[in-house]
Amino acid sequence: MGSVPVGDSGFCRRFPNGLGFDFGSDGSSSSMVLDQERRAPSRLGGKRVGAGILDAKTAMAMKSHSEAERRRRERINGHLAVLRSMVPCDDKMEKAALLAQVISHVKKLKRNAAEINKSYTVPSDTDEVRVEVEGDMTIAGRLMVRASLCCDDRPEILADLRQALSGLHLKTVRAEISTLGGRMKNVLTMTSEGTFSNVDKHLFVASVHQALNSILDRVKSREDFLSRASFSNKRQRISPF
Amino acid sequence: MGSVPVGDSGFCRRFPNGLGFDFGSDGSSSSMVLDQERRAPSRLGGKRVGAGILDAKTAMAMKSHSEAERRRRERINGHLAVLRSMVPCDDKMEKAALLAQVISHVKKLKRNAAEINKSYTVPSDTDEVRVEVEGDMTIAGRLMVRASLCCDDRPEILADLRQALSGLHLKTVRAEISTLGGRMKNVLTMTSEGTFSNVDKHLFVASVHQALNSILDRVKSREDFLSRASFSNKRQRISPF
DNA sequence: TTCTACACGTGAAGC
DNA sequence: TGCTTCACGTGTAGA
Repeated sequence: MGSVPVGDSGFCRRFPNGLGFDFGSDGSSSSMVLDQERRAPSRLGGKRVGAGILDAKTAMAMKSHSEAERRRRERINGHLAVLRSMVPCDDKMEKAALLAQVISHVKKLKRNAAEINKSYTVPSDTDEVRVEVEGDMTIAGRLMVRASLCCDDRPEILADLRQALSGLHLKTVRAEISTLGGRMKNVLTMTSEGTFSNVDKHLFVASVHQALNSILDRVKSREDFLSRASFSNKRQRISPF
Repeated sequence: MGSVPVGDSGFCRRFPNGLGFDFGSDGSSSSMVLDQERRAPSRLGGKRVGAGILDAKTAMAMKSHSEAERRRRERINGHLAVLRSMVPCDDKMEKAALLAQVISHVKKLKRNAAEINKSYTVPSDTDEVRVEVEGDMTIAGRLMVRASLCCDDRPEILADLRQALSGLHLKTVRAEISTLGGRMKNVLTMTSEGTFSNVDKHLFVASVHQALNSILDRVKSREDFLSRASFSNKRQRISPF
């Protein structure tokens, strides 16, 4: 991959004196270039002069042009080299494949970030129960479920959750509890102990949903009770911490 | 940005008949090309034939060559277009700047992922207490602290934590609890209620560290006690869920 | 005008 | 051998 500059291409085709750009000393050295130009006239504007002498100024312009282009290439390839070191890929991977790899890597990172953020949410002001199956497929015959409950912060909710979920044969792999300003959000990641068919899956999700909703209802009614009895401020913060 | 192909460059310099590649019908149409070739002989090997007729096979090879190169460019630019739509950038941003933007974007995503993973860790098999100040600076005069405790899973640890931290005037903004295979990991994000100088900060971190370590010690000694008394398996899972 | 960024066709090199 | 990749210098359009 890659080739070192070895002469013949580009300038050396057009300026075959092999010396680069020492125009101005001897105009005759570019007579062949002139002949070539006569056959296929350049449209670069004023590149030719009447007697067949290539304009020195134009030559310098072309030199700086090609050098600018070289710098541009180095800039782009430099960035590509950095990307090559940042994504998991072979050192000899070609440019297009490298870019494809970068694309898939960025997509993966974004997917992970979105996945994490789903459970990282700070409790909101609206009560909410959400239950979803983790991934589209059951992994190793087991069901992975993420359930979240957002409601007013009550210390007894942990026990309520435990009780509500106890009949569902779930193993809690991960629990996340956020409290803020008298609100709380619980996010539970759980696996089933048995295997599920697709039909069972939906029934199961529904039953988890119902279990969490019953807790939410209890929190609401208790809140109403407390509110009616004027026992405490609705927004009082009661956190386990 | 960009220019449409308009003739004069490349093939049309070498094959200025303006008709593309209908060689074979009339060899004389490429006599000028031959002259050009004589001045700067190609090294592509076998491109010339004795009488000055450009080999038709070579012409086809060059045609397929330039077309392959065009396809390659389209592939690369296609990937660049995808990246342009994935990172926050102007539509008219040049290639090098786009790649620079991609680099910084990937770095940002990786940094976020690493930051999240610090607290997302699944409980490990080694006991650990970690306390660190969130960010280098105190925000709005307050101290944000992240403390984590990884140890054997005991249901009473939540109460222990609450008690241990009660004297430190901390408000728990976020609590995360993971249990797996009889181990548990607590990650607490807390803010101080007062303001801190740099010196106080370190003292404060040390006291949080000490508080968590005392809990860890208690878990360990209780474990030893249970172990000595043969009450239960050391790895028995006792989870609040 | 000059300066840039782009697409192009090309020679070389690797397989 | 033919096919692919890369770097190169160049023509052209826009600022």
